[in-house]
Amino acid sequence: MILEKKIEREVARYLELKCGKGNYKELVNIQKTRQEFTGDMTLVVFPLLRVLKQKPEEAAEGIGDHLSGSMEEVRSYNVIKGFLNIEIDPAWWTSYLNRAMKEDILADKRRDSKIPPVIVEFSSPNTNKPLHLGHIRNNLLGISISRIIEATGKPVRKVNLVNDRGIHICKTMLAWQKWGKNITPVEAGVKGDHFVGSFYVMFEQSLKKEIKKLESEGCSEEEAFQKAPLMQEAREMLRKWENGDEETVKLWRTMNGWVYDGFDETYRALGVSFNKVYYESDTYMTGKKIVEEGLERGLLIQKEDNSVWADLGEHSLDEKLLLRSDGTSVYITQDIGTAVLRHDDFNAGEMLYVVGNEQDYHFRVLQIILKELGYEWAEKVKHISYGMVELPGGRMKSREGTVVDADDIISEMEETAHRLSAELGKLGGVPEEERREVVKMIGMGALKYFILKVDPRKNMLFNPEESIDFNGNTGPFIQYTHARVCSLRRKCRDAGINEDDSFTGVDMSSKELKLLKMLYEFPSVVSQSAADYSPALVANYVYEVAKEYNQFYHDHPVLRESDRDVQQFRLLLSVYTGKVIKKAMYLLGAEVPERM
RNA sequence: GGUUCCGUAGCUCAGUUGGAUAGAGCAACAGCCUUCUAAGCUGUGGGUCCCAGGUUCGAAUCCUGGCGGAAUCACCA
Repeated sequence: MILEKKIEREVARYLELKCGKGNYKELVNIQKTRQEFTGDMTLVVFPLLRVLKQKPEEAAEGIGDHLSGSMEEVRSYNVIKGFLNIEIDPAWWTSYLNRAMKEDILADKRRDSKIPPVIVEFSSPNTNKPLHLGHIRNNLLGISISRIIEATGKPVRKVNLVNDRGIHICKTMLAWQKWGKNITPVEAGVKGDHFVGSFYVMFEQSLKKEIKKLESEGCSEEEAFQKAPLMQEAREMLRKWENGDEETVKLWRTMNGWVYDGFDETYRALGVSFNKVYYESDTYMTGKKIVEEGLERGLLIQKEDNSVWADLGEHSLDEKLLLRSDGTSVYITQDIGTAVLRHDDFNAGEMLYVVGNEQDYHFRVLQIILKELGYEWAEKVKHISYGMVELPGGRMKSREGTVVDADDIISEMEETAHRLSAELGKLGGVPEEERREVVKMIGMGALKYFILKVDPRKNMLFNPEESIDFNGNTGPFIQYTHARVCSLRRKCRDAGINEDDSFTGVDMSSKELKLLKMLYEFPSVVSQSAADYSPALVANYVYEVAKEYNQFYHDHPVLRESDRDVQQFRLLLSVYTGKVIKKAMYLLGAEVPERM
């Protein structure tokens, strides 16, 4: 049982003794004691005054007396204003470290196979252009949230829903037919997704010219868009595709294949993988049936032109179109279908969608409609909404060429890592293969940490002019700290100090105690992070740990320490710090090197 | 215009269900490597927590109203 809970329970017991039965737990507020005061945990007594009917100091004294009498962990206490600062017996902390080393406290909570799995959808790319920095945020959040939830003991399934059909795909196909000269990405020496993406750009540019020309001939913008030959051809191609035209489908397969080859490479670099990949081309019809059934059951309304709508008036929202007048489905119809499909596929406990906050409204509506249609699990659908990645000039705009390409930024990070490593004279005697791996790890660590340390809900800024840092509050700083621990462990092993031994009777410095207390908090940081769907909590925590360790490292030698117990304590404290860092970074989807 | 989200140091960001004197990094300046990795450590300066009210023992945090920014409100996805 964690210590806070124990104190909480004990305080509640005290209140019952003094004031009779009641539910006091909610009034008990325990937090870390602030740096400036003596103590480890602090009870805020103000909320208790109403039941205790005492002055703050008096009440605090009473509780303090009770705690130090009834809990052997409590060594003493002091009262300042309405705050009861509780001092925990240092021996309790040191024994925690011995225990943590033996019991593998950091292992994931045991997974109960009876718990229905949490389905996390993320990535969900379109197959008409390569991934950019916004997708990177999405993918990193997806991985990290999955791992964090898994660490709390729930089974997790990662799924991807690929948008592999539609007018935008037809545009790239058409452009390639017209101007591609039958060339393949391999022949062109271009990564598949970029290759296909360039045809999308080509299409849009040519279309723009056509529209301009039509406009100069007196067409309205809308008219011009409808009449442009390229648009008409693209629509014709979509019709062919939907009718299963062999040649069209074949081209579609080929070009999507090129894109997937490209995506795979990017995914591999980012460490992204899925338990199941859905393709919209397989699922886009499933929503239609559900909507038609809903209409029959009178849950939806049909207008004179045959279009089908959901009336969300009750929720003070407008009506929402679900089927066009020609009977075809729209985006949200497909999402209704895939939600049902997914729920049935996995018997899902929760269904999380990592999708940008530009779709907040969409998911609100989706959940309401699912509820209206009678799916009692609609409550389990959760939109994990995250903010946009902005550039100094605002949003990334593909039209203005300000998109930060995912592959570019990945290779830039690796190059920077490589350059810095060389400049600092690191990895001297390390074999070439490990060296390359470490450099990659550091580049990716920098990128991942940079993105995940920001609260997901907030928009974040990326300035391409200033490259991502490798000093200070960064991934490499945390990785470096881990490498330091590893180096120390190697030296200790060579000196014959055994990590499996425990220690007794150590008089900790305040720095050592602070670090140890911080490590103790790790599991509750993870649960909080899972509850909030926020990897940023883990990221900021592990940074604090690394910083604290470096301070400890600076003036607490291990090898040169003569007291055997102190030496053993410091080594174990280091080893455990290393474990916490490694695990926390894993939860962020990042790796840590043993040397750098 | 309606709805939702955001506003904290020059810049990028923390700030756990309301708790004690609001913190980091970067940038600037000044120090520390014959001593377990200097991608490190130490120090200095830097604030109207957007503004105004309200709730209470106590507000960066909750409520109301402004101001500023973003997203969204399609028979697009």
